[in-house]
Amino acid sequence: MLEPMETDLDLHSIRIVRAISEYGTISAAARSLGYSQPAVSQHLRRAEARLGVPLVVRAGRGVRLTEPGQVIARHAIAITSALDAANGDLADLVGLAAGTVRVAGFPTASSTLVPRLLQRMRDAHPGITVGYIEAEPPEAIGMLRDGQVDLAITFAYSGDRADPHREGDGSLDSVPLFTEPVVIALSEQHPLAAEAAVDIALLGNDRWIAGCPLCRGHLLAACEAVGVTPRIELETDNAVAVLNLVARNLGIALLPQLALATAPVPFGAAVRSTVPSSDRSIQVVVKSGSGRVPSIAAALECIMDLDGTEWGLDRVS
Amino acid sequence: MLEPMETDLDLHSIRIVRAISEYGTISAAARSLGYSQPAVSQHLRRAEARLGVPLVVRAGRGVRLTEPGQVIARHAIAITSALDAANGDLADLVGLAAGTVRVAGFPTASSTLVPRLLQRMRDAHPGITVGYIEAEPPEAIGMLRDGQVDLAITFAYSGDRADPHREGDGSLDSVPLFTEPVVIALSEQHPLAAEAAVDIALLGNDRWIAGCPLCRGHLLAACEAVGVTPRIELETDNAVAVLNLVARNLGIALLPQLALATAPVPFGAAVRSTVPSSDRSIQVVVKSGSGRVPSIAAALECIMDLDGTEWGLDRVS
DNA sequence: GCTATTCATGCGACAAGGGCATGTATCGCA
DNA sequence: TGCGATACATGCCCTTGTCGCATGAATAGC
Repeated sequence: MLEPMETDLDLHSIRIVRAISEYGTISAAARSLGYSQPAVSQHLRRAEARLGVPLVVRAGRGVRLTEPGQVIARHAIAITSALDAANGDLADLVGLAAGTVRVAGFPTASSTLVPRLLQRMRDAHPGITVGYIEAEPPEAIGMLRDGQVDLAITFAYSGDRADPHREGDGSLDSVPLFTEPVVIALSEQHPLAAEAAVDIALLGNDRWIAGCPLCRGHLLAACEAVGVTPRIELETDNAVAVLNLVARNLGIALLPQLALATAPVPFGAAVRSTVPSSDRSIQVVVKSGSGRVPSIAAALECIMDLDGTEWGLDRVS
Repeated sequence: MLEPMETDLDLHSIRIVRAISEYGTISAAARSLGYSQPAVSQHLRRAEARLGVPLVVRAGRGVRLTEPGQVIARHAIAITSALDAANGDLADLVGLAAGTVRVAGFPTASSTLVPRLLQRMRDAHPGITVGYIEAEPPEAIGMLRDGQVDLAITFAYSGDRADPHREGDGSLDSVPLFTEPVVIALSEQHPLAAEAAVDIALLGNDRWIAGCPLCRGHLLAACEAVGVTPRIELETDNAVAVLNLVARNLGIALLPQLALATAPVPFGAAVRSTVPSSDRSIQVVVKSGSGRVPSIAAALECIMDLDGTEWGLDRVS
C-alpha cells in the first residue's frame, strides 16, 4: 500500500526537534541554533511533510512535541553525541592532537635524519604517532604508492635515468631537501690519494666496491661518462665495511657525504672529492594531496626544518 | 589563530565516506547510494573543503581513505546505527507498530463506547498502548488543551450555549459521531406516563432529578424554552440511582438514551420521549493537527467505526 | 482590554547539490 | 606495446532546499 516511505531524518531536523524539546518554543530553539524563527518553522513543516507525521502541535502560545517528535528528541541525544565524538576525533586530527604518520627512509637516513625527525615530532606534537620503516628509495616509493607509508625519505643521484621520482606521474610530490657531494674513498696508499680531487677517468684499472643498486647504478653512470668501465669486485652498502675495505686497499668506492656521518673514516683510508664532481639529492616524497593531511603536513614540516650542516648536507634553498 | 572551524559533518558525507570505505571506489559507493559518480565526487570535494582535510587520496585507479577519512568511517557505524534506531522507531510509529494514545471520555461512555474502542484497538494495532481516563466533557476538553490526553469523547446538548466545543477556536477538531434522543424517565404512576410523548410544559410542578452540570444545564434550558422552571430537588448523575428514584416516584428526570444502556429500567419506572424533543450529540475531539499522528488517527478511525445501534445511538452520516 | 510573545505565511534570493557530457589517468589483456 | 574498460575530475546547467525579512493571526498575562 505504502511505498517504502523515505523516512529520512536529517541532522537539521534532529537538532531542531532536540532544541524545541529543550526550550519549549520554536523561537527559543531558533535563537539557540542561530537561525531565524521562520526558518526553523518552515524546516519543521518540511520535515513533517517528508515524514508524513506531525512533530509538533500548537499548544497555546508555544508548541508541544507530538509522540513522534518526542521519539526523535530521545534519539537525538544518542545521535548528536555520536556525531560529537566523530567531530571531536576529527578536530583532534585537524588540531594535531592525534594522528599517525608512517615514514619510510633509506638506511643512512635511519641513522641521521630520522632520529632527529622523530624527536622533533614527539616534542612538537606528542599526540601524533610516527611509524618508521627502513627502505631503499625504489621500495619506499612503492610503499608510498601502495599506501603502506605516508611519507618517504629518498635520494636520487643527479642525472639518474632510473630515478623513481621521475615517473612522469603527478600522483607523487617530491621536495628536494638537501644536496650532498659524492666523494671517493680510497686507500692512503693509492697513488691518487695525494690529489685534492681525484679524476675518475684515471681509475679504470682499480677494483671498485659497489653499494646498493642505486649507488651501483650511479657508479656505472659516472664512470661511463668519462669512458671508464669500473671493475666491480666487491659489493656492500655497509659504509663501515666499505671504509675498512678501502683502508686495507682492497678497493675504492664512491660514497655520499651522508654515509661518512655514520661511519668514522678509519686509519689508512682517505676521502677525496671527484672530478667530475657529482651530487646526490635527498628528497622527501608524499602522495599528492596527502600533504594536506595535518599529521603528514606536520611531519613534512619537521623534516624540512631539519638542519643538515651537522652531516655535511647542503640545504636546497 | 584558527577560528572555531565549523567542522560540521553532515550525514551525506558520513554515508559517502562509509560507502567508500566499504566498496573501495567512488563509483561503487555512488551506485550503492543511488547517486551519480560526479555527484559523490563533488560532494567529497566540498566536504574536504569544509573540513579543511582531505578524506581520500587517489590510489591507482581507485581511491583510498586518508586517516581523517578512516576516522569518519569508523564513527559512521555508530552514527548510522543510532540514526537507524531513530528511523526504526519512527517507522514503527508511522506503521502503527508502536505508539500511545491517551483518551478521555465521559462516564457513560466508559461503560459503552470505550470498552469497544479498546478492544478494537488491541485487535487491530496490538503495538499501540491506549490509556483511558474518565472525565466530563469540559474537563476532557481542558485535558486535551493541556496535552494530558490526545483524544476526548464528549457530548453536547443541541443548542447548549455553554458547549465547550464551540469556543470559536480552531485549535480543536470536533467530529460528531452519534445523536441520541433525550428521554424522560417518570414513574408509571405519573399521570402523564400513559402518553407516548410527554409534554414538558406540563411538568412545572414535578420534582426533578438533575445530573451532571451539563445535563442540569440542558434541563434548565429545555424547561425555560417552554416557560417552565423546574423544581430540582435531587441531584445525581448515577443513572441507576436516577431510575430507582424515578421508580419510587420520588422525581422525574431527563436522561440521554445512552444512559439507559448502562442501567436497566426498573419495575415501576417508565421512559417516554419528550415534547418538544431534544437531542444530545456524542463527539470525538482532537487537537487540530494531531489527527495526523498515526496512533491518534488509528484510534479516531476505530471510534468512528463503532456501531451505536446497540445502544440506541443514531450515526451521524 | 491592551500589549508583548509566539507561530504561520508569502516573497525574494542565494547556494548547495545533482545529472550529464567530457576529459584524463590507470589497469589488464592481447 | 597498444587498446579497451574502468575510475576519477571538471565544467555547465538546472532544480530545489533553505534562509531572512516583512507581515498577519492567535495567545497569555497584566
